[in-house]
Amino acid sequence: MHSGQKQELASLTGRLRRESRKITGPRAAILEILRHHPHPLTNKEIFAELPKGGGDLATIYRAMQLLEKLGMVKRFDFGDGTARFELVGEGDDGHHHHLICTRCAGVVEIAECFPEEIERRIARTNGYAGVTHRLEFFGICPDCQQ
Amino acid sequence: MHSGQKQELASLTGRLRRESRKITGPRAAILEILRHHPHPLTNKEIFAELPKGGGDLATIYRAMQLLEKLGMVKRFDFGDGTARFELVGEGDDGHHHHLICTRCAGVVEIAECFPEEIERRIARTNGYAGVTHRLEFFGICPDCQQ
DNA sequence: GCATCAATTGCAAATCATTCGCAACTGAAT
DNA sequence: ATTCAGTTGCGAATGATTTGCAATTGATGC
Ligand SMILES: [Mn+2]
Ligand SMILES: [Mn+2]
Ligand SMILES: [Zn+2]
Ligand SMILES: [Zn+2]
Repeated sequence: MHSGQKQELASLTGRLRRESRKITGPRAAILEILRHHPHPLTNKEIFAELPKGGGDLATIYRAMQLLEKLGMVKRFDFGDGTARFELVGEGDDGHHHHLICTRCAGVVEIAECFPEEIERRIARTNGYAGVTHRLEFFGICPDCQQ
Repeated sequence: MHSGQKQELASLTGRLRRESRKITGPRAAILEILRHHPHPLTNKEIFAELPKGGGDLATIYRAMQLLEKLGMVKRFDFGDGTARFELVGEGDDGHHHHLICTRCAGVVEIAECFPEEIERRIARTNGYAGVTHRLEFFGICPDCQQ
């Protein structure tokens, strides 16, 4: 999550229960992993963190699809052809951005967002409704600058 | 291109020649197609516009890779897992953004950019060098709003 | 606890975009 | 016309993601 404090596992499983979804071993393990990671994770990374025999990669793909549909995780696209997911706080929509090192792939959470008034102007000028944006920053992190 | 006026084919082929690259049938056809399209095209779309027998899909992939390396096209990512390419004017770096309709996939070229001073602050705050951004807007176009 | 059943999983096969190997081909320069 | 590095076509790999399906398992109610 972006906001800082980790979510209670109970709050997470509660959200699943409310949708008459089962709290299965793989799902609990996935949520536990996400809860402990501050930056977006790929499905493969989640898979690697899973205890051996803790689940199949396809199960993770299906779990992330479900969690995204329920608004419990947010999908991010760093432009490398691999989806990444981050836990979203209850009530939050998870919208935020990242600064990614193009050398080491290090990630920094960014609080800034695209200015609302400019986005509103873009929407109005073109007659578009429900406008949002996808935005990520790229650069070289301090360590990689030598 | 974003700036408006179409590029001369001669200017494009000249850039290839300077790099001791051949002006082949497929490449000329691809450049011609890109020259006549104001918005980013997928390789498959370019392929479809090619005269029958005018080239192989793999050739287009290779051509776009080359053109991108030479800075003649800019790659865009609309988040649907398919790369899109747009011709870049000489001397231009092609950096700009789009507003995409999530219903009909219609595209509008956007002149606005993420405010420089905020980006500089983000870079400085985190000690990152050479920071840029990838930004696209999404919404529902006038037609798709019913 | 135990039966019941829809939801879920594991595994393999299928999809899709993109890349690659390689022999045949062709611009461009001589 | 000759020559050869750069290109192409085609099919086979790759890598991420999805899907079919039979076997498994939470959650609910006895
Ligand atoms: Mn984040
Ligand atoms: Mn454009
Ligand atoms: Zn934002
Ligand atoms: Zn910009």
